[in-house]
Amino acid sequence: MSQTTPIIGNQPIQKSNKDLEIESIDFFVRMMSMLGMPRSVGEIYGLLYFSITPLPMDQIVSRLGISLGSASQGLKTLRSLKAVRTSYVPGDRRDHYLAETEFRRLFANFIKEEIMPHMESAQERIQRMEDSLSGQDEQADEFYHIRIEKLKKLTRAGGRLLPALAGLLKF
Amino acid sequence: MSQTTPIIGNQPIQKSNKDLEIESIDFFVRMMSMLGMPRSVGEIYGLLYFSITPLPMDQIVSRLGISLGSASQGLKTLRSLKAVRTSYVPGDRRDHYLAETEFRRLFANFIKEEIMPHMESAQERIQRMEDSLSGQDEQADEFYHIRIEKLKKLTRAGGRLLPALAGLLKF
DNA sequence: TGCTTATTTCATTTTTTTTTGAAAACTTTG
DNA sequence: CAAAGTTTTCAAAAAAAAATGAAATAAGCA
Repeated sequence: MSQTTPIIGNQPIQKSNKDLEIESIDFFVRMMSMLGMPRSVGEIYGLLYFSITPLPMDQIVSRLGISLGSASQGLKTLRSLKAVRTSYVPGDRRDHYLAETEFRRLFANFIKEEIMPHMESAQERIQRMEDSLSGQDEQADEFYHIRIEKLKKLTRAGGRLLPALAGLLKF
Repeated sequence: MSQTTPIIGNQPIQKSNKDLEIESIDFFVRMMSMLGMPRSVGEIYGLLYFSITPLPMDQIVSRLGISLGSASQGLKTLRSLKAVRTSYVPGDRRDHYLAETEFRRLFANFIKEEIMPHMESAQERIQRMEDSLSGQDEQADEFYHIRIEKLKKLTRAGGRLLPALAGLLKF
């Protein structure tokens, strides 16, 4: 009757400092939401970040109290960001997930996958702006031209600086 | 009967390269939404960015086809980001708005106002994580400790790098 | 191959965010 | 100081984003 150590599923004893876990989830939910990621993605990463053992999806579901669909979708997102990876656990056919904790790499990847594509389409849009200058009013075109140049400099600077940024992160 | 040049409201002829304007609005709607700003904020800034003359709110409303409420709210946001400012127009009691186009300053401000506060509360949360270490299991605490250190390095790096970032933008 | 378990997909529901519009609150000026 | 014009606020509506859960699919095992 006395169950002093929590046993979840059929896993061995799961050492989980509950307070730490809650703080972690809170931390990453906020951080991820700054990056435009949904709550569930932050929750999952926050849980895995302080998990000593890799967790299968159904444990993520039951511990966080989210739906299977959310978990599957969230893990897919995290996989695509290379923020989690699966690890093989002998004798268990479920995938087990592990947080990738090298933030430098994570940021580099995030910038490459999520930001740079936007930069590229921004360049194209600026090009279209230039094409649309009427050439009928010199004064106005001068003004527009200066504004367009500013945008070019902005995107150029962004395109160079952002990829360099991850490298600067010495941690 | 023939009105060859568009007259909007009671303003003098408004030179507006429509295509340019549309591209601009498109551009800034996307850029702003990357930064988590609502559509209307991007629209307003995009309109003002290529406007030769400062625009009063009711023109912003009619040109963009958004509501007064949205415009007022959006301009408030842009003002707080220092992305627009008002300019005095003699003989007109409406406020006229002008886009602030020095992106370096805009980013510096954005980082200071929108990002840094999160960094600070992150530090506090990390402190709470340390406090919550049980001290009952050395092995586990060692693991947790390493993870916590990584978070500290992350927030420290962010706290230093982000403010420096705006300075790096040489444009 | 067939059975069982695990995972993904996706239409529907729920929640959150944004916009609207009309009333309230200011502000200028005649 | 009242009347007209301007801006803000905020409850309600609309739109967008995220979560759910059940059906479909896939994958491991006997």
